[in-house]
Amino acid sequence: MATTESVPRSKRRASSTKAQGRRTELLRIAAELFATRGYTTTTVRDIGDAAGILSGSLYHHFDSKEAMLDEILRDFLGSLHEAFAEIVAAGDPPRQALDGLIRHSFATIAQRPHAVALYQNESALLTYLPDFSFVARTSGDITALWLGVLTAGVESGDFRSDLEPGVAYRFIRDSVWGSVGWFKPQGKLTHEKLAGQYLAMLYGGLLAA
Amino acid sequence: MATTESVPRSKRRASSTKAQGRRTELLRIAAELFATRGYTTTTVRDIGDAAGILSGSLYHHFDSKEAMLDEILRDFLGSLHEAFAEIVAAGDPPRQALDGLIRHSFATIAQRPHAVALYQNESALLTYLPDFSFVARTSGDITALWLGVLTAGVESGDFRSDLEPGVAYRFIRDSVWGSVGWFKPQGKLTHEKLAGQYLAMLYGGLLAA
Amino acid sequence: MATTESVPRSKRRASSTKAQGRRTELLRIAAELFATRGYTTTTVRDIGDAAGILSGSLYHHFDSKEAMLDEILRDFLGSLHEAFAEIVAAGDPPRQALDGLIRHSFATIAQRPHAVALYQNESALLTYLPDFSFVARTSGDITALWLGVLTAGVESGDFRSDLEPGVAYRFIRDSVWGSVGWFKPQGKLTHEKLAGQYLAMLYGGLLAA
Amino acid sequence: MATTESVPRSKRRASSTKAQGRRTELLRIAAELFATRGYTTTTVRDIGDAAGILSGSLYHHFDSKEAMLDEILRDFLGSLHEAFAEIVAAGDPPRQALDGLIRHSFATIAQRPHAVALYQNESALLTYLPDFSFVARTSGDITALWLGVLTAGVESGDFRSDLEPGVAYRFIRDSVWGSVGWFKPQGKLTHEKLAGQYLAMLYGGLLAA
DNA sequence: GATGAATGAGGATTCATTCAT
DNA sequence: CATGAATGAATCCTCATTCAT
Repeated sequence: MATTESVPRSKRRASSTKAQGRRTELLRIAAELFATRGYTTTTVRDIGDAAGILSGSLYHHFDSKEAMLDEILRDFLGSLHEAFAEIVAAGDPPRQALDGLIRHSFATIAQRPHAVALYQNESALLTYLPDFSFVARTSGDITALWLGVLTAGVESGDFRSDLEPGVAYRFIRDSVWGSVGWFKPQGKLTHEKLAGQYLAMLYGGLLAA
Repeated sequence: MATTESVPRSKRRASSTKAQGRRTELLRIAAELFATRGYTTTTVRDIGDAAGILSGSLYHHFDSKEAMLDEILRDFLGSLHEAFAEIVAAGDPPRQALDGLIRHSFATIAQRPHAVALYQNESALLTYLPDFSFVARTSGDITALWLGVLTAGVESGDFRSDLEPGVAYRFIRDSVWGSVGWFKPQGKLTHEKLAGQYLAMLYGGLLAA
Repeated sequence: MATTESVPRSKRRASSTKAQGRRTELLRIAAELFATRGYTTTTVRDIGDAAGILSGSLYHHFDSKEAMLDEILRDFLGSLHEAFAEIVAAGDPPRQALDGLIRHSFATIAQRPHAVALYQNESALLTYLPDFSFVARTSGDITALWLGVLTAGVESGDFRSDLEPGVAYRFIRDSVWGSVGWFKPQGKLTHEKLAGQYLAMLYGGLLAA
Repeated sequence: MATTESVPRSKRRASSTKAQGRRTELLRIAAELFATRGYTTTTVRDIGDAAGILSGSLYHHFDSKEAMLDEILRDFLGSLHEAFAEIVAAGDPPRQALDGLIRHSFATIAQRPHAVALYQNESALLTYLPDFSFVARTSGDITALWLGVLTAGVESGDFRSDLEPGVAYRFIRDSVWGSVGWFKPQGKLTHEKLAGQYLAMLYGGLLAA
């Protein structure tokens, strides 16, 4: 079940902060394009154009277009899993833990919207690419963390006992992460406020008391 | 706001029911492939292979690959909008109307999963294709129907007054339609039961009473 | 030691003499270019230009440039091995059998110079391509046939007893097949006459009696 | 007919023996790669990798990849021609002279196998590169030397009178130089012994007395 | 002398689409 | 209706080469 296997960083140069900055910048550009236009639809030329270099020059930094996607997703899922694991490891009571997971999800949506959207939109593609099995694996690890909290909450009596944790997890997950498709952090609705509204709906339901 | 403008159905022969059946069959195959592998990733040859004909022969039935996507989405969104409009037009009280909208959504997911998944996955692409502006338009029409019900429910005192209808709508929509990504109707969990569970969570929330 | 394993003829249509003719013609053109300019140096566009079609259209007939090389070599080596095997199977005395092998070699050089040259020139490349292991295999089979004749000739007393068959085989092979680099069948020196001269030198040596 | 025209050695610094040693080492590496993988297939990056530097750094030593090939071949063919000319200039009787030419050929194969293989394998390419006309020229000079010996030997009665010198030359050349493709000097078969075996076959023929 | 980022030309391949048969 | 050969544009990628540091 281990998720953090080591990356075959064939091209990654050891140090040079400048070079690392360039790589990061290129990945940022690629992630934005992948998220908005779709991975397949985005051409390496699009990425090169957006970065101000020729498409062929991208291959000085990355082995392939797919390698860029790999690195983006691996980084994103890795840090997401890590953060969730820390929240769960804190050992807070279930409801507080779920609070933390959800609030962190909204913070992630606000801070890394492109990676989130990319991860959501390209699931069909990712299933077909054998090199991306780590995505399904880390997703499974994350699911396990959430399920643990939900199950504990049902057992502790915090959450309704008629709740099927698997269905509840998907219910929460889809509603929360789905907001990446429409939530724009620039408005007066901050991600903290949005998290608050969602928690209210999730915990209390839609009906008037 | 009208959505049902007429399609330039250059190729659609009014005649021969057999031909119509062939078209429908081809669209069914295409929709499945589009939904499973993604529209861009699916080649016209994939469709031909799955249908047992050569890719070029598809052009006897459709003008282009895009025309197939157009027809699939137009048909799907059209009937979805129509069904929602009928439910709302019945004039039931807000909660009962919302019940109907949600139950019909789950029924649609069960009956036409490929079209639903296609519609959800290709939103990034659809935004970039000018010929698919009808998608955004019909989506808007549907949103308006749901918002009407939600607003009426808040005003009638059925739904919590601290609910921002726009946020609530997206919350419901994303959680409900997101289930297309994991719900498999063949199991013992029927779509009616699933709808029941979701309605319970949506209305009553996750917390124990 | 079997050499005639079946080809994965994924693209090869069953029949249609016309289509087969087109394929053969394209392979003939490709073989000539590969032999004269080298496989790597020859571009698929060169082949397309020589055939009067666009380079992309070649992929209607063949999976890849490499698949063309594969088919050319497989066909060439297959029929060469077959012919050699028949000659040996006739059961003639060693010297007569060697005569037959050498004469057939010169006939092959005259009739299929491009395939012969290709086979000789691209040995370095072929060693590095794992898909072309059949080349080494069939070459080994052919070597075994020749060695059998040479060994039998030494044992029968026809050939010099101080002959190391392995060295003698390579001596004959390199001298005979090397002629593909300079022999032009159009002159008055026919391949039959050339074979005669080579047999005289091989059997009798260069020195005056 | 002169072959030893001076090279435009734009980059060759007269100075520093160390630098010369580095150049020689790089050319040795390049020759090995060119011979093993083929000139076109070998990338400038391959050479850099094998030398432990970046590909771009090679351009401090050589003007281009082609310049490396040029220098390797020019050096090889120049010294080969020179050695052959000395042997012929000694004025020994024809058979002794031919002995010397052949023995020196095997010594060259043993000592500089990569240059020999390179020269043999890339003949197709070399014909197409105008900058490499010196190769054909020096080859012609060498051919002339050998033909002189063979003709003299026929006239002196040492060699068979029914021998066509042009055909005999190619026969000897192809058999002798062809051995570079399989002869490995590390075994117990030294190049001197191999030369002995070949001379026996060439002079006496394959048949038992 | 070497690095590393970039160029620019070209190469194999894919794929939606057309059309004569 | 379907075939199969072909188009033409676009795509990912490679590689010799340059140059500022």
